Amino acid sequence: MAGTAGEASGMDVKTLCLGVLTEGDKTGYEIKGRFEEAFSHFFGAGFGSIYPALAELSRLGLVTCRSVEQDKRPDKKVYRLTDAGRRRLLDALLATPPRHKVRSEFLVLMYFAHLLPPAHVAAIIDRMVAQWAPLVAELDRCMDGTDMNPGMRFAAGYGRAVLGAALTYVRQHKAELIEAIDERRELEPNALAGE
Amino acid sequence: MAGTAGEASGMDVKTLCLGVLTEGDKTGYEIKGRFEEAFSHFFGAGFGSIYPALAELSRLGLVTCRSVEQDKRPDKKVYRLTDAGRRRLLDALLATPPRHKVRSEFLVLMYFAHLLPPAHVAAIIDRMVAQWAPLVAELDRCMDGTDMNPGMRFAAGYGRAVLGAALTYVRQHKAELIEAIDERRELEPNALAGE
DNA sequence: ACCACCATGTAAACGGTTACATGATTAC
DNA sequence: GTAATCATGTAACCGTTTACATGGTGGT
Repeated sequence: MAGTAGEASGMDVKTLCLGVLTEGDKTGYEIKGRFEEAFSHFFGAGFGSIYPALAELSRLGLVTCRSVEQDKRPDKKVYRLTDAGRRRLLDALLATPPRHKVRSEFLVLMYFAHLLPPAHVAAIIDRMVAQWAPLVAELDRCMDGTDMNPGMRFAAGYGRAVLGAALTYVRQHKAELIEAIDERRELEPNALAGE
Repeated sequence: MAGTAGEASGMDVKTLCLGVLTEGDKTGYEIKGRFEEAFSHFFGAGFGSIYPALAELSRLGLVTCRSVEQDKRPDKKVYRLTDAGRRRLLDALLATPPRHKVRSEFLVLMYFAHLLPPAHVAAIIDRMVAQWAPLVAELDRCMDGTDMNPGMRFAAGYGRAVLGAALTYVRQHKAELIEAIDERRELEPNALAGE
């Protein structure tokens, strides 16, 4: 979005909301669910950004909002894409430069591994492996589904390929790294790095 | 950093600055250079965050700052890690949970590929390939160096492995994606997606 | 002429995360 | 009893990004 028209700019939560609404009408809560299922490995957003985004889209006439009464629950607000919203989504998509950023505290930690106790480094790596392994399995399951459009498939396949490579790399180089920092420790004992 | 002591929290530019200063005294400008060389593929920071971070670290006594006069240039400010800074770095590193986040406008675009003109999608993929290919080459060169500590090597190797997988995947599945969205177009013509 | 490099900083804008606030239902 | 699911929203906080401000050197 950014500004009034769709200039070149970063993808924001508003555009993503318009995007998931092309799949059908949804509540804010359901949109969050889709974000988790479909985007979580390459784009994150919480309620704190989704609800305000939806309110703004409604204000701009890019979505309509219909309240649905429920017994024993607060009212649902079901959002639907308008024609203007569909046009805006397209403009935004066409104007979005394809960035791809990684922000990895994990790799920073690995970069400074020689400053840390080897056992700590080993624990961190194990933790990442434990986190990634089930994700790979999930992406594999996800790609067996027949209800996916080509883009979803491509994005999921990408995630699968990259995560797989990451897992393989980390598993194959863990021992090497730990040994190397162990040796360093003997050569340059660092009083501050004790535990 | 976050707060006074090193609680569990996100890695920030301040910690990274302390980290690169373990490699030797540096100016803000040189730190930016190191960020580009060593971290750019998993952590970004510009002058707008580095200079204020350095000022804050100085205020906290975690680095010292020595001004060096230069002729025909503004004075340099050379920063050096203090013992307190070294300790704080270690605390921060030990307290940092190993997160790994990807934010990819590229994959969002691919996810919604069926809404876009196939030629546009193809162009985006080509652009990513053109961006990644030289980076792989650079990482390969970087890993031939002998002046790297084990952690740098591990991080660079990781980047190389993952980028390689990404490139391979994207190259192998580009045609498949383009064909699939071309077919979709025939089946469900979308007046709004024309170009 | 123009761009890249060296060199440092400030200030506003922007957007996302986190915590707060509320509350019933269902399953373990 | 405790946690997860359903359901919506606000407000403060935090950190990054971007634009602004300045200015000489050296190469094409």
